[in-house]
Amino acid sequence: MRTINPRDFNRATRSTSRQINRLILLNLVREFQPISRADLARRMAVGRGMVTTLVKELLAEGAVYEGALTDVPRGRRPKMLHVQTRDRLVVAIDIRFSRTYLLLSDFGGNQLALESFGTVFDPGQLLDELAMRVRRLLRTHAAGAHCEGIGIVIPGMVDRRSGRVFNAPQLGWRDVQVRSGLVERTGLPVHIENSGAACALAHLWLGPGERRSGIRDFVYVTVSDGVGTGVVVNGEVVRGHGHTAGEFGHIPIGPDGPRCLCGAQGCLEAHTSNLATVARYLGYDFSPAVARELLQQSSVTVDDVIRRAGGGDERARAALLETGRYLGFGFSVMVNALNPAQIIIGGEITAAWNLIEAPIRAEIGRRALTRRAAETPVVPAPGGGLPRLRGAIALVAAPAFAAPQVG
Amino acid sequence: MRTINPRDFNRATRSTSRQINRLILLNLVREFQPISRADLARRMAVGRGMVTTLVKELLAEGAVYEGALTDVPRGRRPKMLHVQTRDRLVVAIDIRFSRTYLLLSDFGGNQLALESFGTVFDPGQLLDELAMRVRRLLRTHAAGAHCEGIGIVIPGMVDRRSGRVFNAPQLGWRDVQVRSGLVERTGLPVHIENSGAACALAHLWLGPGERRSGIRDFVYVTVSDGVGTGVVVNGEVVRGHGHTAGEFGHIPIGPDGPRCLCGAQGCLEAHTSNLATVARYLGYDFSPAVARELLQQSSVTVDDVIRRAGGGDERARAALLETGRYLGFGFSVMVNALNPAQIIIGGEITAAWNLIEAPIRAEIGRRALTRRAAETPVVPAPGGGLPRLRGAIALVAAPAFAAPQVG
DNA sequence: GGGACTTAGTTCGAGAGACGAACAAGACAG
DNA sequence: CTGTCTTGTTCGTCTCTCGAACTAAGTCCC
Repeated sequence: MRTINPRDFNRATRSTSRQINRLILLNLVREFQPISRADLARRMAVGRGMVTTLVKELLAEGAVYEGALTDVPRGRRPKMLHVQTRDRLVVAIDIRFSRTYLLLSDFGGNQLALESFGTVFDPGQLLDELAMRVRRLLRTHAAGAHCEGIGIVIPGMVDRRSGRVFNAPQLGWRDVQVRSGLVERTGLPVHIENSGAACALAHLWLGPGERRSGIRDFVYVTVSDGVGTGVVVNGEVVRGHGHTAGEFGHIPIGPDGPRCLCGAQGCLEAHTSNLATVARYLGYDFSPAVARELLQQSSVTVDDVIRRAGGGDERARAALLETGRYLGFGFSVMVNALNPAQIIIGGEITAAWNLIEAPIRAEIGRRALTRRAAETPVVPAPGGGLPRLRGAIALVAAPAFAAPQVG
Repeated sequence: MRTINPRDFNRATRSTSRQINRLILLNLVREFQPISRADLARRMAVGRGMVTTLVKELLAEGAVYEGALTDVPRGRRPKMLHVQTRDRLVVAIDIRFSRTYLLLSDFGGNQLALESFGTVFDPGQLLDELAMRVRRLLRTHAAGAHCEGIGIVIPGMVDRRSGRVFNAPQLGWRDVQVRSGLVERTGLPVHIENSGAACALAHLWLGPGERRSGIRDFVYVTVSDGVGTGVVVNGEVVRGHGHTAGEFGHIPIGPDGPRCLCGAQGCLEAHTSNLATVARYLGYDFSPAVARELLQQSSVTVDDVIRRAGGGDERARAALLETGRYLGFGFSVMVNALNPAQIIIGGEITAAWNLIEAPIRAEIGRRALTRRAAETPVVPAPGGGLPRLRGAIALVAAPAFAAPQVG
């Protein structure tokens, strides 16, 4: 049940009904492809005539294509429909502290080409480099196919509407216009988003239909050098009033505790990030100074800690168990606050899933209000890797399938 | 940007466009009443002809009515339109541990009659009593006006769709079908909701337009014997996957801390409820046993503590300041997790606003990630009182104005 | 006071699109 | 070849948007 904002609404025009039905039809094709016109008519509960005209439009636009005829027990053989993914390309860009990744992909998420380079921190220079690489990617790999846009994910606060980066501490950016800069350089539509939100977006929009359908509330947690989270509520990504929602990484775990890189004390991130785990293993108290030291001269990584724990190193095991306990503590806040259908956890730490699962579950169980909430599934991020880049793809692909906003 | 669920969608039919535009028009009248047809046409950017036909329909249904002519500097004088609220009644019911309240109100939230009785814990008996009182209220006060339905708010987990109460520990209810029971007894449409969510709903749907418009993300916190919260994200109330979302009262404030009535340790509620404040003032460590004792033989209430703090009692001041500090701590979690446009706080504690505001602000400021987030407004609940009953009214009134779901 | 001008509200015709019925195109059994 | 069944297209009808013409009711100016 949503309000109609009387100062900013979308009125229905002559073509609104058609737009709605066209999008529903497109989504049905996407979900049930290959599918015949007659089947679509049955699923939509409309006459086959309407399906004919709608499909004709979608065919003309290249949104769907006709496949082979299928064998049926009786009657005329139907011509099956599919959504067009191969000829519609997306350039996904993931800007991180150490490196920047570019992925050329089609609408279905199939990877065509992946490359990376050391991140340049000057925005203008970085955009120049990106534009050059985008052009090169399209020249060499996109044989005639159309590029629908560029999706960029950034570790920081982003205004999706205006295309500006408010604040990205890792990159040292403040109030940087990314979108218009890249639009000017490439002439392509550009979408930007925070990397945590983008991971959630990818989970919501890409991947198999069974996973997508039905789940309207979840939290996607990425544990790496920091702890990023993307929150989906009522089937929509939560961005918040000032574009800083979903920062569960910086909820306090207690009034005291280690000082976090963000300046506050006792943040979840300061207890559970890869750096925090490594610091714990090495016997240091976590602090911004320790974190910076670990980042620069990283003799030991989390991967090392996980390997050693597997090899029987008791101190490594203890450090990981402690990380699991704190993660569970943070997850219990999510469970009580949002009651998500599931919590998805990604990052290197999932390699130690057999170790951390138990303390996570125990902590949630201890603090959840109902039995059902206590059993909230916590699942390692489904495979395929590159969740951030998948999020960048979703940024471009999702609007083509999203429900129109009316009212 | 929301997904279309290919297994459960709303197709556009011939009448969909009209339904959408009718609702927009109704909302415009609600927001800007009194308003003329010509003004409506300008605001909707349609011809006056369409407004004429839509208004004719709404007049016939009794959703709006024509008022007086207005003076204008030039031209024909317009006939002003208003939404019909006086002839459309709602019975709002608030079931609480100690007493149950019934309010007869119109669609505009104007109170016509208020009564209460000691809560009966047997669901069947309570429904009988309620049905009797609803009938009596309508007989004596509703002179011919139509009752649009009954709204019930309950301190517990509720499934709004099925009308069931999953679990209401205060009432000792588990899996109680409230809606169908009351529908059978009264023949009226019945809506039920958790009381925290209902308070948020009232804030979202009732009250002056300036407050409503634009604010799509907020948290409504009620501090009484417990701490209840209603969360609104993207303009919709958050219910969660298992109907237990919005329980910020039971997020942990630290790994240790006082045991809460819910069974967990260190919940926000165990630090900041009225009972916790009183216990702190009296020098007790909070525990379920202490809470029950305070509930039964309450020699001192929060109101007393606030009065004494006002009178110069240093221990009372200290207890309230501490409560404020913990509240701020809890609010900082909301700010980082959801980045709401504002946090609304209700309950007796707001009488000590001059005391608790500073520690609340300080704690949020210390932990928020951005300056804007640090300045998230925390406002005492706007007057009018009876937020729960207003929520019950909103349960019935809101659907009449809600945007239709398409896609 | 009467015409010119303005604004509000209604009526009407054209065009877009949902919707249902009829029809053409395959496929198969007898 | 004929009857039956299913898919896909075409076409007329009905609903609804949308703009233009028209009526109603004011003010302003000469």
